[in-house]
Amino acid sequence: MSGYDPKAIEARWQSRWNEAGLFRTDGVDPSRKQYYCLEMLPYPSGKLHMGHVRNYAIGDAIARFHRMQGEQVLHVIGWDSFGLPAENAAIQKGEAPRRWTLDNIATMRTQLQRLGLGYDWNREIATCLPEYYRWNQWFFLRMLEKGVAYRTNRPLNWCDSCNTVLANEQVVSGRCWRCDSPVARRQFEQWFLRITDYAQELLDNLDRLEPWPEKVRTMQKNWIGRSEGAELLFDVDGSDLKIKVFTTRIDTTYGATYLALAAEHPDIQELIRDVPERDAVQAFLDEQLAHNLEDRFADAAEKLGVFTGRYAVNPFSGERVPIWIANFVLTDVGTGAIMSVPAHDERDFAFARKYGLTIRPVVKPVDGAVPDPETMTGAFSGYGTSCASAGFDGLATEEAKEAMGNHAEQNRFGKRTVTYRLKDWGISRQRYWGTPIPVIHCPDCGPVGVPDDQLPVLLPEEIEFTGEGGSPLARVPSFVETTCPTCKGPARRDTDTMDTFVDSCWYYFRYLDPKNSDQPFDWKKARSWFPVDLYIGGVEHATMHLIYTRFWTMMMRDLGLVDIDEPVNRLFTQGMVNKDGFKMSKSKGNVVDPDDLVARYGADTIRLFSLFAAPPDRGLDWNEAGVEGCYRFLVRLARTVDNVVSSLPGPGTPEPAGGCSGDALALRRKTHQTIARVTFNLGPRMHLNTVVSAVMELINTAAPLTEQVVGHDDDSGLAWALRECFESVSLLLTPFAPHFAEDIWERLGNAPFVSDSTWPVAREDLMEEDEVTVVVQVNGKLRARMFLPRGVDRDTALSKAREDEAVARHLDGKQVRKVIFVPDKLLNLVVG
RNA sequence: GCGAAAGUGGCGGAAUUGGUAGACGCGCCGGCCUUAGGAGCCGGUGGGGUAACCCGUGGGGGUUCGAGUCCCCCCUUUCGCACCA
Repeated sequence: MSGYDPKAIEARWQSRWNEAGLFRTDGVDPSRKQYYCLEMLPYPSGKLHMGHVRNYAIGDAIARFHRMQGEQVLHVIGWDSFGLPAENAAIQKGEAPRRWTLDNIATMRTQLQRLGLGYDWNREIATCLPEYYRWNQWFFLRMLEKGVAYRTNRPLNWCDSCNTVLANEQVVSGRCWRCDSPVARRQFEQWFLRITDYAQELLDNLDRLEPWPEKVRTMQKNWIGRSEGAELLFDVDGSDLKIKVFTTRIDTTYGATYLALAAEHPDIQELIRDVPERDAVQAFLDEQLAHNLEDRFADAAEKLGVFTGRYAVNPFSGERVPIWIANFVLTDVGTGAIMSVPAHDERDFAFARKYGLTIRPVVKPVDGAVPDPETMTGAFSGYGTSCASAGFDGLATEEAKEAMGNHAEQNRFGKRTVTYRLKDWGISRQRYWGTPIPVIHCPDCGPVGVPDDQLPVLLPEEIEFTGEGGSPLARVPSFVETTCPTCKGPARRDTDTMDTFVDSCWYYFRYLDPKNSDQPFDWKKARSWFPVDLYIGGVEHATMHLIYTRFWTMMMRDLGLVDIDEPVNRLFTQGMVNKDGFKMSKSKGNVVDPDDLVARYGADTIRLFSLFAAPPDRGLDWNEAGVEGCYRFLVRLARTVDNVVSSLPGPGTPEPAGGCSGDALALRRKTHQTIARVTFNLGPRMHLNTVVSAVMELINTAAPLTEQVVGHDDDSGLAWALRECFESVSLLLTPFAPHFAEDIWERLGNAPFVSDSTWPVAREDLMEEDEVTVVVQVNGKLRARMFLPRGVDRDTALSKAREDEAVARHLDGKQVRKVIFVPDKLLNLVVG
C-alpha cells in the first residue's frame, strides 16, 4: 500500500463514511453549537458543472471544518427540480418531464457522491415531488386567506420563447433571465404575492445583514428602490376623470406645464374617446405597445409623444395644462403618469423643447439667478428657493415640499407617500412542470382555494407536449374539470403553475423535517439551526431568490410558523468558474467535465484546485497545469509519508521528555504557525486559497527533514516532530482533500476517522521564534537584515545595526536625526 | 449616465490590515538521473546593472520616519442599475 491511487482510496473512504453514518445529523445535540452550512441547491440539468463543484467544495470545506471544531453541523443537498428545461426536453425529445428530471437527479447525485461531499443524504429533497410541492400549495392557501396572495389584471412581462410571463426580477435589461430572448408587455389575469407589504422591512433589515457582501445589499437596496414623494390628483378638464401622478418634487408643481402618461395608462381610452386627435393617438399607442421591452430601451434615446387633445387642471394653480402620452413615462414607475416640470427635470426639458411646450422655472438656485426659459440649455434639478409659486415663494426646497405637501393634504387633492420600485411578485406561469396553483374557478363563487384535505393538487402525468402557447394543463380535461368546493357546482381548476422561485424560498427549512406529512416543517426541530450560519451561492440570485426567500421568511413569521425575521446570517457569493477567460459553454467548446477530471486525478485534486487557484469570492479560471500541480503535491506528500513513516514513533507517543531542539523545534514552530494560520483563514476570513498554500509551505519545510530520520538514530525529537507535523497536515487537509487525508491518517497508524477527529489547536508558546529578523532601514530604504534574539531592546539593535557594513556606509558623514524602532521587526534610521 | 468592486512578475495569486513586496502554485531556465522523457529529484527565476546600487504594486499628486495598504485627482477593466418622475 504505497503511492497514491485516488480511485481506490476515494471509493474506499466514501463507503466507510457512509457505513459509519459520519455525516448524518439526527436531532439536536444541546451540548454543542448547531452550525448550518447551506449551499444553493442545484437545478438538475443533467450533469454537474464546474460551478457546482466549486460551490460544493467550498461548502464542504467549511462544514467539515466546523464539524471538526466540535460543532454539530447540518449539511444537506436537494434538487430545485421544477422548471422549464424538463418541459423542453419533453417537447423536443418526447421524454416525460418527471422521468427526465429524476434520471438527472440520479446522475448528479452519483457525481456529488463521487466528490466525497459530506452530506446527510437522509434529508435530501426534490422540489418536484408531491411531498414537497403540496406545501407550496399549502403556503399559497394560507397567503390567500391572509390576502397576501391576490389575483389581478396587470401588464406583465411575457417571454415569447418560454411562452410564459415573468416577474420583474426575472427580466434582465429587457430580456428573459433564462433564455435571453426579448420580453414583451402583455396584460394578464394573474396571481400575485404582496411582497411590497414587506418592502420597508426588506430594506430596513439590510442594515442588520452586516455579514452579507456589500454588493448584494446594495443591489437589493436599489432593487427595492424606495422613493419618498407625493401623489397629486389632476382633474381632467371637461371630465370626471382624475389623473394621479407621483412626484418627488411637489415643490415644483407651479412649474408643471403638461402631464405625460405611459402608453399603458388605463385612462387613455376614456380620455381620447371624443377628441379629434383620437386616431393619431391610437396610432402612437399601437406603435409603442407593439415594441418589446428591449426595443423600448433602444428607443429611449429619442423622446416621443403625442398630444391627447385634453387638458388637466393643476390643483395648486388652477392652470390648464395639456395631457400628453410619452414614451419615456414608464407604467411601472410611480403611478404611470407624471406632471412634467421641464425647467427642473432633464427629461421633461428635452421633451418640452422638442414639442415646443412651456418651460417655467419655479426654483431659484442657491447661488445663481432664476434661469431664463428662452436661453436655458438644460434643466436645473438641484435644490434652491421656490419662486413663481404663489404663496410658497421664498421657501427653501425642503420647506416647500413640506408646506405644499400639507396644503395638498388639507385640500384633499394629494398626499405624501412612499413608492417602491419593487413590485408585487407575479407567480403564475403558463407552463406544466411546476406546482399547480391550488385554486378552483367557479362561475358562481369566483376563485376558491382548494381545501387543505384535498392537497396536493397533483400534476397529471398523462399529458401531451406540443410546445404551443397556453398552459399545458388547460388541455387536460380530467385536470381542469372539477367541482366547486363551496357550491359543489361544476368548476374549473386554475391551469397555471407557480414560479419555481417559490420552491427555493423555503427548501432549507424543509431540510430540518423533510418527511413531515402534517406541516411544511416542525419549527421546534428547526429553530436551533436558524438563522443559517453560512449560505453559499452565486451572486446572480441577489435580486431574485435572495429577496424572495427573505420575503417568504417574513411571511412565515407572520403566519406564526417561525420566530425569526431573517433566514440567513452570513451570505457568501462565490465567483464563476471560467476557462481561458470565458464562461464555460457548449457553444464555445470550453466545457470541463467534472467526471472526466475525477477519473484522471481523483476528487481530492479537483477539490483542492478549486479552492487553491483563486479566492473563493472571485472568478476562477480553470487551468489544467494548475490541476497537475495540485495532483503532484498530493503524490509527493503521500510518498514523503510512505518513506518516513517506519522511522517515526508510534501514534500517541508522548512528547519527548527532553523536548525538541534544532530542526525539530523549528519544525514544531512551523507546524503550529501553520495550524494557527489555517484556522484563521478557514474560519473568519474564508481565504481558502491561502490555507492550501500554508499547508504546502509546511510540507516544503518538513519534507527535506525526513532524510535525517530515515535510517538514523534521532535524539533531537525530530521524528516526533515529524509525526506531529504529518498528523497535523492530515487534519488540516481534511476539509480540502478528505479521502487523501483519511489515507495519510491511516498510514500514520491512526484509527479512523480523521474526518471525525478534533481540529488541532495551535500552541502559542511554540509559535514564537527565539530569533527574529529585524530589518534595518536608512531613510526608509532597506539596507540590512539582522538576526537577533527575540525581544532585544532599541539600543542593542541600534548598536548592532551600526556594526553592519552597508548600514555604516549609508550613515557615513551624516547625522542620525531620528530612530524608529519596532521591536522584533524593524529599525529605521532617519539621517539628514 | 449612476453605483459598486478591482488593477501587484510571463500567468493564477500572497502580503496576519501602515513596517522585509512577490508567499504558494503554474510556466520558464540550468543541472542530476535516464537509451529516452511531456516522469522524478536539486537549484534558479520582478526589471536594470560587472558591482556598489538603482527602479518596481495602473498613472499623477499628498500624508508619514516608512504606503500595495491611508487621502485627493485621473485612466482601465469587470459587475450591477439604467429615462425611477
